[in-house]
Amino acid sequence: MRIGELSRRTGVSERSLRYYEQQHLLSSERTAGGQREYAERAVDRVVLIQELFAAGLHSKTIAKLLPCMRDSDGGPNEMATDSLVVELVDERDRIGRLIADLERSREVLDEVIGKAEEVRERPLAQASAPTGAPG
Amino acid sequence: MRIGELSRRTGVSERSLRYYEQQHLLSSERTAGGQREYAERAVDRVVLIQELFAAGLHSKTIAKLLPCMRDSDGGPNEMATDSLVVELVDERDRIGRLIADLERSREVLDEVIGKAEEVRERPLAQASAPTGAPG
DNA sequence: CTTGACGCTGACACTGATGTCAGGTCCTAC
DNA sequence: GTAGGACCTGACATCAGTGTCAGCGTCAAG
Repeated sequence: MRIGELSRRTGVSERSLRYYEQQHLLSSERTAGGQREYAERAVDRVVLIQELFAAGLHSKTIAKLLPCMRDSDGGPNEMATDSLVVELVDERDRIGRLIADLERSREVLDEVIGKAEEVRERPLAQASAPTGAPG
Repeated sequence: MRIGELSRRTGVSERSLRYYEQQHLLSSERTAGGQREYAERAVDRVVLIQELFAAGLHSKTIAKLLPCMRDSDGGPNEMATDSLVVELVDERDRIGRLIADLERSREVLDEVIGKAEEVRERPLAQASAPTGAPG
């Protein structure tokens, strides 16, 4: 498929897909005229790349990580070097802390949302006048 | 306390603390000479701000959110407006999806890390020659 | 009063993925 | 062969929090 279709199927802009290629995260064949031609598996790969970006990994880290995954691009499935493993362990730990942060933040949001929706249910009364705890 | 101590106790740079004040996320008294003087509760607030930043909220959203929290700064505990609630619900959902992403990314990292550490345990053999599945 | 650590403002730089535009090429349908 | 949509490269802009520096003021200890 060409870049437009890959963009449509993944929801990732063409701009970003070209950027991924420039960063060696994604590869493509070229037609005689120089246009990119992607294999089917590019769809899964782009989704994976997006997830890793969302997790806060940088393109350089992703570029080192991808060849070490099974099924990465049909390529020879490299083994992670010692220093890469150290880096990935750091990232994993960071992600773990980040998840904990996110869960706390979600609770904060839930509290504020819940308190507001509670008021929607009884729109008459003590909303803005905290004259003692309700109930 | 003054800004240096707050920075030390929260691990947040003085630069960032001043920025938070500029964005109305954090308030301080001033000494006669113009230096910032923080109350004890500023520590908790800074930690909370950091968590919300880590969750991807922007300072403007945080600025609207904070006054709606209990114990926000001892202030009058405002109620979230409708449009704010809509925004916060969006954020909460985004955070939920982000957590799912992060968990998948963590699994990816675990797979690569695990595969490499497996090899560390038996450093002699088939590491780079995938001549059939082990075991 | 002096000294040295600490704080102040304002300005500029950076990061890194992405948006956007210009000017040109390719490809398919007619 | 031509119209028009899809694609190409390269360049510059953006966002938002943070780093960093300059030049100056504050404050507590001696």
